[in-house]
Amino acid sequence: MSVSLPNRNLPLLLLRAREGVMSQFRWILNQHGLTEQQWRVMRALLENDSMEPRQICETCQLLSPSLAGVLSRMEEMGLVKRKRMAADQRRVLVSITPRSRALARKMAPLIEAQYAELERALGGDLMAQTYQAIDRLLDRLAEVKAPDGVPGGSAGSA
Amino acid sequence: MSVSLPNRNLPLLLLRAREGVMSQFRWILNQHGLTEQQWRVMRALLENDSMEPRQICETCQLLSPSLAGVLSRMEEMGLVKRKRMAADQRRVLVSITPRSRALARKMAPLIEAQYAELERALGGDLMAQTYQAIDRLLDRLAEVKAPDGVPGGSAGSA
DNA sequence: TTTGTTTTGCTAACATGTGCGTGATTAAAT
DNA sequence: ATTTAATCACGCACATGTTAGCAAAACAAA
Repeated sequence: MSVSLPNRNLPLLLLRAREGVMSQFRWILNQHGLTEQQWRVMRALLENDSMEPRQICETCQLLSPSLAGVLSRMEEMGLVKRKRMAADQRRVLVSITPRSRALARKMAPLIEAQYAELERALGGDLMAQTYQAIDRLLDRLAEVKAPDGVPGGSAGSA
Repeated sequence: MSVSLPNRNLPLLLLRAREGVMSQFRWILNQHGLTEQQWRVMRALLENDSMEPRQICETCQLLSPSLAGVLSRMEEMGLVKRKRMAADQRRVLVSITPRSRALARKMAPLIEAQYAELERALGGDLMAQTYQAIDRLLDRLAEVKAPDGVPGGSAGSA
């Protein structure tokens, strides 16, 4: 009557890996009053000054309904601004605020120090091997979902 | 005024990897009326017939308050049973039901087939490399959190 | 222009994640 | 024996994940 499931639970293993790594950083975010998702959005907006919600969803691995709440709260905190685009009234442009930049400048050294600590604990080899494995994995999965030469690239619709 | 964050966002990369893999399996779970968390608990209980909540939390990467709700709903569905332990009235023993086993038997072939499909898409090399990187990562992180000679073991349980 | 379709961001409903705290129970200290 | 601390599962409040669905805006075809 036993059920045969010989394969290891890969999603669970990846979840554990992420949680293990994330737990090294979470205290920094909490200390500055940010959630993981808010930090993800902030970090994305630090690269591209302003983005559309759809872009943020793909980049930050958030679903549209989740992002709506995240952005509302971040707007209340003065971390982002939202304004409708003139050309297309449906679309919205989310932009980062000076307040976000100031907060990020305070956090950046802590984040970088924690990455250094992580690399010290794991070793450079394992660090590189991990990044490489993930990159290849994501590449392959993107190819599977977009078999042809679709210019969409690696758009992983969550 | 730009903020310097040269390191790549490792937790986010791991999250994308997990989502990419999980999306290959989610439809199977949903088709059988299960959530990801319920399936994780079920799969854990398929290995160990009965477990305590704390064990399940660690194994399935769930927080205690989340598990409380998950178990309540699973108990209503007749997928698990909960009973207080006689020796220690604080503790609870969660056990799997025949109904769960029957459901798992129906799902197992689909899950296994999907793993085969995944390996076909990624290739055996990348599959092995990924498992190895995750295993080493988890080992290292476990050592960091338990500096002593705690027999933490090496493998991620199924 | 009108009709029908697609796109976009959003809300609603429910399940889970997260931090904080509580009641019940047990173990340890005095 | 009484007090004190530690443990356990769970409740609460809020934020997010997930699915389904919606209204407005833009677009396409008739």
